[in-house]
Amino acid sequence: MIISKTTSYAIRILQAMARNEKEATTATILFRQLKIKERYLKRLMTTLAKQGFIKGKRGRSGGFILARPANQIFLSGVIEAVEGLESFNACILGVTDCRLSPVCAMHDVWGEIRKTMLNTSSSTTIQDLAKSPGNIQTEMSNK
Amino acid sequence: MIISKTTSYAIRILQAMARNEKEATTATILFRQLKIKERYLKRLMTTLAKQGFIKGKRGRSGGFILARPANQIFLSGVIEAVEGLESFNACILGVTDCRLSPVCAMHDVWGEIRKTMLNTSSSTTIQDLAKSPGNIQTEMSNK
DNA sequence: CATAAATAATACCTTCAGGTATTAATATTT
DNA sequence: AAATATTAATACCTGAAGGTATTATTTATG
Ligand code: FES
Ligand code: FES
Repeated sequence: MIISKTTSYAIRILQAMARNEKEATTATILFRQLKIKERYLKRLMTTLAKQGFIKGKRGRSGGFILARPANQIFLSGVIEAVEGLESFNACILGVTDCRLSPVCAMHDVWGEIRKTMLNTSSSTTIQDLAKSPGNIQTEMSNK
Repeated sequence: MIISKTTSYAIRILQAMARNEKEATTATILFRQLKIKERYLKRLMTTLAKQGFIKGKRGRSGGFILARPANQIFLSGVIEAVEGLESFNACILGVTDCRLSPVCAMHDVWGEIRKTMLNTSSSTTIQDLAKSPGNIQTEMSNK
């Protein structure tokens, strides 16, 4: 995958929460919707809370709610918080920052791809995803 | 990284070999040129031999030579042999084959990116890379 | 207050890509 | 034939991402 499995989970979680913004939800409810391993999902929720994307409230009738409006959460922000943006700067042949040393035949086309990914992820918000139809419940592989 | 470190190594090895096609080379010489951990490089050479990209000859004055002309080795082939092409079919949100279920706001732009990567890698040969200037000797990170 | 239902924190386990070590097989040179 | 230089095969080690288990903390409600 281009982004890590965990980042993908994070985005899917936020997307689901954005679908009924304002309404708090629980990890268990999200688990039922998203089919992400429950324990791992819970741990990831904590991470997202620490990173300031959501707010957790403990205790009976507790749950999670978006900390910011969904249209202010950009994909690039989520990716950066969970795994960093390094992938987007790496050359397809492994040059750490190929802008400084364009040494492969993929460089031009690759530069375009990279630019597109960066532009898209920093202009697409969680709300955009939430508005798009369909629910992602598929099991995923790591490839 | 988009492709795995190992795949990237493989492409770099083949590129180096293509620069003096017809001339056999040894793992040690390639190690000096590419700065890939020697033992790992040797093991990878064996893999590439098994996959039919290069031919190894044992014994004193042995070495490796390309099994096919460099202009007949496509990047897509190398990627497929070393790590598979799954990444190119995966949705950015982890849907295994998003052509069947386009469920995210990235779908359109992501489809374009994927198409470009696939087209480019299956029309670019090792010879194309070999002709491009510069040598890749950078240490790489995995991100 | 006691209980239940939720998040929070922490430590541990598992898997796999990447990397290392060792030994075997093969071919050339002397 | 012995020594040497190479690839081939195999098994093992390591670190990080993904996943699991356990316990602590907080809050609402009977
Ligand atoms: S040097 Fe390879 S993509 Fe830039
Ligand atoms: S469904 Fe996400 S890119 Fe196709």
